[in-house]
Parts: sequence; C-alpha cells; structure tokens
Amino acid sequence: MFQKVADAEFIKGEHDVLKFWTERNIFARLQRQIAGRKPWSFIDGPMTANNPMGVHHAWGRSYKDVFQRYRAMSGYDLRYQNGFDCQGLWVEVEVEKQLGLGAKSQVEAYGIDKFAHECKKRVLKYAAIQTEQSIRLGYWMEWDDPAQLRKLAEAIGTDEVVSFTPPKRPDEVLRDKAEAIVARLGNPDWGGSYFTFSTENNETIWTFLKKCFERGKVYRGYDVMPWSGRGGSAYSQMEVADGRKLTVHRSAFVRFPIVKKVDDRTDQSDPSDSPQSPLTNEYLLIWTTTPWTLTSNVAAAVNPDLDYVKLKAKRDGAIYYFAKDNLDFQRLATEFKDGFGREEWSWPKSVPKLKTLSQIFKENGGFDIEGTLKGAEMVGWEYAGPFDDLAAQSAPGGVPFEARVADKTGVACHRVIDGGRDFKGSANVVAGEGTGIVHIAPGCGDVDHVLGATAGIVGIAPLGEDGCFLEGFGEFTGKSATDPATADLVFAKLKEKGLLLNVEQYPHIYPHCWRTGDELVFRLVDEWFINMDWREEIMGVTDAIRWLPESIQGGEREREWLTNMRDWMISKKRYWGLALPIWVDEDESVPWTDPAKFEVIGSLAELKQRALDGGAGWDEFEGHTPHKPWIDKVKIRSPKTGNLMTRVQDVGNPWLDAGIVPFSTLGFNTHPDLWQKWFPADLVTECFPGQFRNWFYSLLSMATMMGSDKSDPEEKKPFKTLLGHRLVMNEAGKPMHKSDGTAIWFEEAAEQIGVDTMRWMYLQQNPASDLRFGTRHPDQPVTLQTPNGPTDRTIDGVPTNLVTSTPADETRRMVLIPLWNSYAFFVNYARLDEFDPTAPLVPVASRPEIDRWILSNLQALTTGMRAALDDYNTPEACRLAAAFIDDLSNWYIRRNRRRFWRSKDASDTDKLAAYQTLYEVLVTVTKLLAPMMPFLSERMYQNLVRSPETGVRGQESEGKRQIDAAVLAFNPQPLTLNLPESVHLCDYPDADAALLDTDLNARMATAQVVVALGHKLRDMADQRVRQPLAELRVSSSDPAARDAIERLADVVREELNVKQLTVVESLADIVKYTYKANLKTLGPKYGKLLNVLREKLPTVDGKLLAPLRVGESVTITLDGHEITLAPDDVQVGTEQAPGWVSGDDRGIQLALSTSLTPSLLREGMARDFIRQIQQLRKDANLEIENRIRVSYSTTEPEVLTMFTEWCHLIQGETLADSLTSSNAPPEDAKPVNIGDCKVSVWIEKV
RNA sequence: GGGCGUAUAGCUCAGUUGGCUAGAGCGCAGCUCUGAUAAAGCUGAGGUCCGUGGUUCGAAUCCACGUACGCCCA
Repeated sequence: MFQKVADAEFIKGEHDVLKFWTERNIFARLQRQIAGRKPWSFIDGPMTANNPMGVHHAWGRSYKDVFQRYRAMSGYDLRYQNGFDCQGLWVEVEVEKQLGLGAKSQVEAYGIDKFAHECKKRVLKYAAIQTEQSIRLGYWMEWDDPAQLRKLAEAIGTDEVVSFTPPKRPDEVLRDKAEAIVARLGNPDWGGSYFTFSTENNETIWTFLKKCFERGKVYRGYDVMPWSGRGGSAYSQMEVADGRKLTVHRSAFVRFPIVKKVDDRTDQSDPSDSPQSPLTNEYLLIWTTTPWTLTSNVAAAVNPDLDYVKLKAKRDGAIYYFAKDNLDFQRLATEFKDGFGREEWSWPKSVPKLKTLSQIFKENGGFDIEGTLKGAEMVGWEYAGPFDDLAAQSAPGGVPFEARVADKTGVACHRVIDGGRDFKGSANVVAGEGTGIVHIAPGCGDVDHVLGATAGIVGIAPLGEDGCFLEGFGEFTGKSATDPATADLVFAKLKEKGLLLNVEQYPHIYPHCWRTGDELVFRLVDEWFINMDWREEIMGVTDAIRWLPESIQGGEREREWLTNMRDWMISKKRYWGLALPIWVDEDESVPWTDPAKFEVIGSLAELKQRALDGGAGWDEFEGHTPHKPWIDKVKIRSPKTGNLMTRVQDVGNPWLDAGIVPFSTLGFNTHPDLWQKWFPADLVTECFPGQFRNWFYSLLSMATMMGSDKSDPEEKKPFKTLLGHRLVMNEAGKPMHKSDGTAIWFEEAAEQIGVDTMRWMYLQQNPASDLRFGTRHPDQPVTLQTPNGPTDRTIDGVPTNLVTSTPADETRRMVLIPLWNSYAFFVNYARLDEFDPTAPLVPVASRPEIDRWILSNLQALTTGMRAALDDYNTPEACRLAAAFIDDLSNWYIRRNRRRFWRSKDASDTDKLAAYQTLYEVLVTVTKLLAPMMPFLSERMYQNLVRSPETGVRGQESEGKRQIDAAVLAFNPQPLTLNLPESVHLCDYPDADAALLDTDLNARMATAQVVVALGHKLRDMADQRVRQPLAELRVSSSDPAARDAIERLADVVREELNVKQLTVVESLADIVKYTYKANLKTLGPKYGKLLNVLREKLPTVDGKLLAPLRVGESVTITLDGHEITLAPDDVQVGTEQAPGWVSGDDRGIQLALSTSLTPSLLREGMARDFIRQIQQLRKDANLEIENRIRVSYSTTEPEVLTMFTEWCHLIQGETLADSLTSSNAPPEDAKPVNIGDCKVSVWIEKV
C-alpha cells in the first residue's frame, strides 16, 4: 500500500533519506553490487583540508557525484576515492595563526616537529568536517569515518596506540600509533580518502623527481621573487594576486650622470662628443617607485626603436635624455578619474594629480628641446651610478658572487642597454608612466634579473631573508627595504649628490603579504627548478585529452600556458610539505657545475640503503613520516668525494602533491595491477580558473614525465576528459568573500535551500559561466535545522545567517514542486483506488494515444538523458528532465485527471491503463533523476516501489513526518519481488525502442500548438475557457498536421472546450488568407528578385495561391517573371472574419466560432457553478473523497433552467448527494457570479 | 602593453550553414484555468541585437576598425 503524500518538506526529507542510507548501508551494498565490473575511473582533485566547505565547493562535487552515480547505475565498477590536499603554505598559515606564531623564526623556536604535528592535526580535523559536509550533499564516496579521523588527529604526536577500522575492512581493527596509521590513509587495501601527506604520495613524487633528475632536468637556480620579510618566504604569483592593495609610494625622478657616449654596436666613439673626457652636465633621466633598489642599480635600459629627446633645463643648463612621448604624457590620467579597477581602489584624496614631465621642468625654470634621437643611439653609453660609493657596487662578481661575471663589478657595468623584448616580442621598455629609460637592478626585480643575465652584467641583491639590507650597503645595512625611513635616506643621499629631480606621491597597486599585510619586496633567492624544455611532450599529451566545455577552449589555454611558462620552481623555504629528495654535497670546493654536487633519491628504500651504506641518521628518522624535521637527519655519502650529503632544507611545491595523484593513489609503485586497471582516469572535473597552470599543469607534466618510456601520448595521458566549471558568485554576480560575511557556508545553503535544489542549480548551469548562486545576509542570523538538531553556528563558530536565492526558488518551483505534485497526485489517488502495481498490464497498444504519447516521450527522455550524461552535459540532461516534468504535470496529468477520478470499477481498463502508465513514468523518472536528485528520487522510489511491496501501513491520521519516516524506516520483511531496496541500486533505465513513437510525439506537439493558439483566440474573443464554444475549424497545408489534429481531436476539443472540431480543406469562407514569402527557401532560388516577391506576393489574388494551402505548387507571373512557388515557399496566415476569431501558427490556421446560443451559455454557467463548489470544498479543507450537500439561492430564471438541465453533471463532479434550492441562505453563503447571474451557494459535508 | 573571450528586453541568458515578425526564463500588467499543484496557460508592455564601415538580394549572425567589460599573460 502506498503511503499518503502531503507537503514535500524537501529538506526534512533529505535528512530522512540520509538516515535511511546509513541504516541500510546502501552505499556499501552498491559497492559490492558493482565490484568486478568494467571500470569507470574517476580521479578526484584533492580539496585543501584547511577550512569548512563553502557553496563553491559543492558545484564540482555535484558533478563528481552525478557522473559516478550514473556510471554505477549503468554497469560500471568505480573506486569512489575522495582526496584531501594536506601540505603546503596554506596549512602552515592557518596553523601559525592558531598557534599565534607571527614570523618564520617563531616556527623554528616552536619546534618544527611539533609544528608538523599541528599541521597534520589540522588537516585531519578539516578532513573530518569536509567529509561530514560532503555526506550531507549526498556525495557518495568511500568516506573514512569522521569520528575516527578526529581520534587520529588527537593522537598525533603521542605514543598512544590507536585503533582504526579502514572502510574496506569493516570487520577489522588495526592498532598502531596515529602517525603510522595516518601515513597510510587511503591506501588501496584500506580504502577511504587519499591524503597527499601520505608516505605513498610523497614517495611517488620522489619517483617523479628521480625521473626528472635522470633526464637531467633538475637544477638549482636563482630567481628574483616576491618576498615577505616577516613571513620569510617567497610567494608565487597566485599568492601575490591575493594580497594586492592600493598603496601610495613616493616615486622619484632621478638623473644618472652620463660619463661616456659610446656606440655599443660598433664600439666606436661618437665623433660629436669627446670620448676621452667625462661629459659634464648630461644625464639619463630615470624614474622609480622603489627608491631602495637604486642602491643596487647596475644598468639603464632603453627601447632602441623609441624616440628620445635631448632636453636642456634652463636653470642649470643640464641636459636630460628621456623618451619623447613622456614629455607631455599625462601619467595615471584614467586612474585619477576612474580609480584602479575596484571600488575600494579609487584615487586617494590626499594625493594630488600627477604632473607631466614638461610641467616639472617648467616649474624648475623652463626648458628647451635640443633634439631627438633613437634609443638605439644611446645603447652603450656609460653613466655613473647613484650609489657607487657602496661597497657592494664594487664587489667583483656582484652580490652574491657569480662566477660568470667574476671579472665585473656593479660600477663597471653601468651603461645603457637594450631593454629587449619578452617571449611574445613586446618591448620591455616602453614610453608612458616612467621616462622610457628603466633603471635596472638585477638583484631587485624579475624582469631586471632576466635582462641582467642576458646582458651579462652583475647582479646586486641587497636584501637578506628578513627583508633588510645586508653588509656592504653602508648606512643602509640593517635597514628594512619597505621602511619609509629608508626611502627618506635614499632621497637625502640623492639630494646631497645633486641627482634628485623630483619626488611625488604615486598611487599604484602593489603586492602585499596576504598574511602579515606587509609590503612585499623583490628579492633574489636560490631555488630548485625543473627545466621544462620538454614542454612539447606535454603538449602532445594535452592534445590527446578532451577538454570540456568546448567553449572555453581548455586545450588551447593549456597549450598557451605550456608555451609561455618558465621552468617549474619546485622549492619553497618553509616547513610543512613534501621533503624534496635532493641531497647536496656541501663541500664548497665542489662547484655547482659538477653533476655530482647533488643527487635526487627516488624512494625511501633507496635512501635507506644509501644511509646505511656509509651515510648516517637512518635510525633517527625511522618510525617517522618523510617530513621535516625527521627526514633531514638522514645523510648519504657522495660516491665522488666521500663527503656526507645533506638534504636541502626546502619543502616542495604543493602542486607536485596533487599532480602525482594518478600514480600514487592508483598504486603505480605498489599495486601495478590496480594501476593498469584504473589508469588513465575517464574523467577529471574541477573549477577551472587558475588550474591550467596549477593542477591540470602538474597532472599533465608529471604524467608525461612518468610515461617517459612511452612514445604515444595516448598512453601517457592521466585522464581522458576534463570537465571544467567556473566560479560561484552571489546573486548580483559579484564574488563572495569570507571577510565581509558574504561567503555562504555549505550548511547554511544545504539547510535553507536544500541539497537536491542546490545540485540542480549547479547541474543546470552552463559550466563556462559563473553561477549566480544567491545572497548571504550578514545581518540576519538564522537557526538551521540540521540532521543533528538545531544550530546557529557553523562548525568554526561563525553565526549562521539567512541565505536567499532567486535561482533556487525558481528551481524548486519549476522542477521539484511539479515533480512532487505529479507524484503526490498519483499516490493519493492510487491509494483511494487501491491500485496494485503488480496487476497484469494493459497492453500498451490498447492504451489511449495520450498514454502511448507520454510513454514514448519517456523513451525519448531516457535516450536523451543517457546521451547527455555520457557526454558530461548536465545542463542538457536538466533541460530534458525539466521539459518532461512540465509535459507530465501540465499536459499528461492535467489532460487525464478525469480518468483517475472515476469511481471504482474493476473492469475499467482505461483507468487501469492510466494508473499503469503514470506509475511506469514516475518509477522510471525516479531512476533517471536519481544521480542528479538523489534524495527526492529516493523518497519517491521508496513509496512507489518499496511500500507496495513491503506492505508498510502508514498512519494516515498522524502527521506527515511519521508517515515519511515510516516509509524510510526499512521493513525487515523479505523482499517478495526482489526489487532493489534503493533507487540507487537500480539499473539506469534503457529506452524501449518499441515504445518510442516519434510520429506520435510530433502529433502531440502539433496538438499542443493548436491548443496554445486556441487559448490565444479565446483570449482575443474574450471568452473564458469554461464557456463552451460551438466549433473550431482547423486547416493546414501539411497533411501530417491535419492528420495529427484529427487523431487528437478529443484532446484539443476538451482542452479548448469546444463542441466540435473540424479539419477543413480551407477556411476561405470564414477567414481571409494572407500569403507571405518564405525568404529562406526563395532567397537561394530568386536572389535579387526576392524583394519584388516579398512586396508583391501579399497582393496576389488569393484564389491563385489557394492550392498552396493543400500542398500543391503554383506558378504565377510577377513583374513579367514567371515564378513557381512550392508550398514551402510561402507562409500562410489568416485575418479576422465576423462571428469567428482566427489565427495561425507554424503553418496551421485556426478559426474559432464565437457565437453563443442560450444552451451553450447555460452549459458555461454549469461549469462556473461546478468550479465555485470545488473552491468551496477546497476552502473547507474537504478530502477529495468526502461527499457534500449543495444548496443555492437565486432569483434568476436562467439559472434555474440551468440547474434542471445540468444537475446531474454538477452533482457528479462535486460529489454532491443533493442540489437544493433554498430561500434562506445562511450567513456564510457565498455570493458568486454564474455567467452573468448572481447566486448564493453553500455546502455542507455529509 | 600583448593574447583570448564577451557585448541581444529591467535582470539572467538562447539565437544552428546569414533569411527579414530576434526568442526563453525571471520580474511587471491584464486575462484564463484549477478536484495534485506552493502552480500552470495565454496576452501585453519592454530591443539602436555596443558603435561605424564593408561583403550580400538579405547581417544579431560573416569581415574590418573602434568602444566597453571579463579572463589570461606581462
């Protein structure tokens, strides 16, 4: 027996289903059910286990779940492994905050071992939280028990022996120290989520790095990186982007005295100037926003193609050289007006508008232009640096010493160089903001560094790890680069030397440390790199992958990145992360050019062997994970020098951790058979912004290197298809921020919007565009009703707030509610009629056309859903499903309601057919929707399929909550029909070709067109639908359309409430036809004649064209041209005629009679009356099966006539035992309009 | 500065190989329907298809230039 269905209560229903899945262990049963089938391999991109989930995480996870559920229902085996990203600076930062450690040095004081333990604990804590949140999303993965993860977190760093039951071995209890267990989480024998801090993951990266080393790609190099003095760390570009702020710096125009004008290209002296004696009073004009870098100036760069002016200042007769365009250039003119691109970045009020250079010179006594020259002519000129008195400027080989320039000093390098071009061919030096002459400090800037290396000049790197000047910089030594006092000192010195032209306030967007808020500096650092000169190999692999959605051209984006990227910097001077397996011979007599200077170790086994075989420290390491500080104890001995080699202090880039996952988690080193089975992944799906140069990049390059022994990119590729999606925004399309309280936490959305609804929102969204999800109201706290009871705080203690979402409301209204109502309609009538789903089926062929139609549509839906999901096109799947639900609810059920209302009659096969049809449709739809809407489909399935079978009896009189719970609380009775216990254990439906009838679908579509047009005509004629009309005439030149309407005449008649429907050859007697040229078909045939045709065709005598309406061709003469028109070549329309309204749509012409007889009017009144009674029944909250007595009071004779004529129908329709006239209406009698007459009515329940 | 992309109704977006009456949903107004429906249906108002030029019988669509915005790179 079906359980009565009442209000949907979607969110509470989800809680019930979660409980049901857990209690009945449905997911584990699914795993058993699919084990051993052909694999469908999915690899999860690890999520940083560092914070609770927000709604933005749920988008990708919805895809992941949908495709996995779909494949499981479609006969595949799956791994269901979630991943957590566990290492790297993000975790360190949060742990630092947690421990109140402000700087790098404090971490060391705290103890790196304790710090590493805290990082592990934090990761486990948030892994547990994210696991719980994912479960709430209905995301089916082989989850670790969150309680066990928390227990492990607690025991990290202690010697306590912990018991642990892995997901794949529910009957075993392992006992070990927490660290030992944690190091092995997610291994193929245990199952559960993978953690990138696992020993297997780290060790597989060693495998990768060893391969790189063997191919000679690993090297140590210098680079200038954004650096945080307090953080003691270099920052990647991504991190820098996070911390950009509008900052006002003092920028300076500074002049460098020219010493010698030599043409570098010919190395010949310029004959116009004396080469021997130093020039006096001629200067290069440069400009900088970072005065401290002037201490380390080495060269000045120009653009050889640019025009430069020679300007003479009147005040002192000094000659200045700078780019001609800069003389009158309005610097930051747009920014002054419009700000710097963000609301909070408007021009600072305290900063005056910038002056042009000509203004500056005018204010200083005026100037004359003495000539212009090309930048090329200046290349090679020598000048005196602004701080040549500093010791560092005279250090041979630069600071730090570099052998390649051992014979040079900073001072000796001061000359004008060609600024060159970047890899795209754009000039590095351009006119505009500065002076067209760029001060180059190779130790202080990125471009400078590259340029310095190419130009063969020394570098001077002035700053230590703390961001302060090193020894050798005179008064500057010990001062912080970012301290304004340092800039003061620079300006004072320059003034002293007469080199300072002008200082101004200059606002710009400058990188800041996103942790401490301090300004970053550019600092020369030594780091480890992978030489990426094998990028072509990676591009080959890239091309072997399908990138979705196509519109974002992911493959090309990836290619572009691969083309432009620099060598991969894999090191970071921090504590918590992959231990780079690089051991270095620290003996300074071994030069870095010696290949034996360092070694990369490929595995722990290799390390152990090397350590025991002449090395040291293995004992101290053993029993720990290969992390700092423990791994650093291990030393190996250099086979060449016999020295002990020490591991580099650095940890690894976290993208190594994530990129190795297709190897580490699939057991490349440990379970080759598994790896063979599951590699490559069929699908990878992630939020794409940023990932082309992060995860996708690391996946592709690591897989390419791991597959070095193979030549075919197909064999190397780590995944076959990538599905990317964009970002979640608020409803206004703006980013949501944690800091201002607009970021929506996962549980806030889940418990206010509902997970089925959220999933649908994600799935129907075009993945190429941002999703406008909804809005969090930071000022409106709410209490959430979670599965674990009410709460007003998130897991991190943040108050939970109101979330509103128009798209969610729309989704619910358009999809979930109509589906639920269709289901409720069926169930509630099926209960009354005691419909038995196991009864013998009425053959489909003998069911009415509309039944065959919905079943045929169902097959089309099935085929379409499968195709869409196979193609990873969820928006298409959602569109199809929503369209079907609309057809089901607003056409099939609406059209067929009366078939369900008829009184019980065992021999009523038409009614049985209706039930069986609707039942079949609903059950199939629950399966089709199960992957996308797992909760609602489960509830429907349980009631539709499981309750008749198990015979659960609901308590109708009790609240709906108990009823739902009764459905979902499993019944221990044996399953008589052997139907799967959960919709998610079912097979995904296959279309039954025998039931698909595309002609029928087309016919019904035609009928729907006629009905829509008919409704429009009624509206035009001002005739309500309840008023029956005498006749509808339909005509079309298309025989298929005529046939469709004839066969579905009953549907159309009923829907439009007309007595008679006639399909006629012609409406000529009641309407006037109009004919218009169909440009699409006529254009190619007649070309320029088309305009004549277009204008004249409507004026041609209708009789000549009439045959077109019945599908015959016509030849006419227009402007002397003979023209043959096929039926397709004209569009036939209609115009009004008296007594009829007419219209046309898609080649079908309709005429609706509008003349009313008294008899028709009375029937309309009867329909009005029925409607009013039904409304009274509803207002009185009567059950649909309750019987009533109806009384009325009226003086209108026409109404009385109507009652005698129609009382039988009225009583039947309203379940009225009596229909009585009375002259004493009670007070609550309802005055209503019946046609044009007034009547009072009242009802009472029998 | 360079590359890529986008620009269509108040809002969010469709718009196929070019076809003239440019659509949908939401919102707004009116009407209708309702014995599952929190709905739904119909109608209406609302468009310089970013601008300019070109190709074509015909351009939202193709081409060129420009403008604005977004993303990536620098």
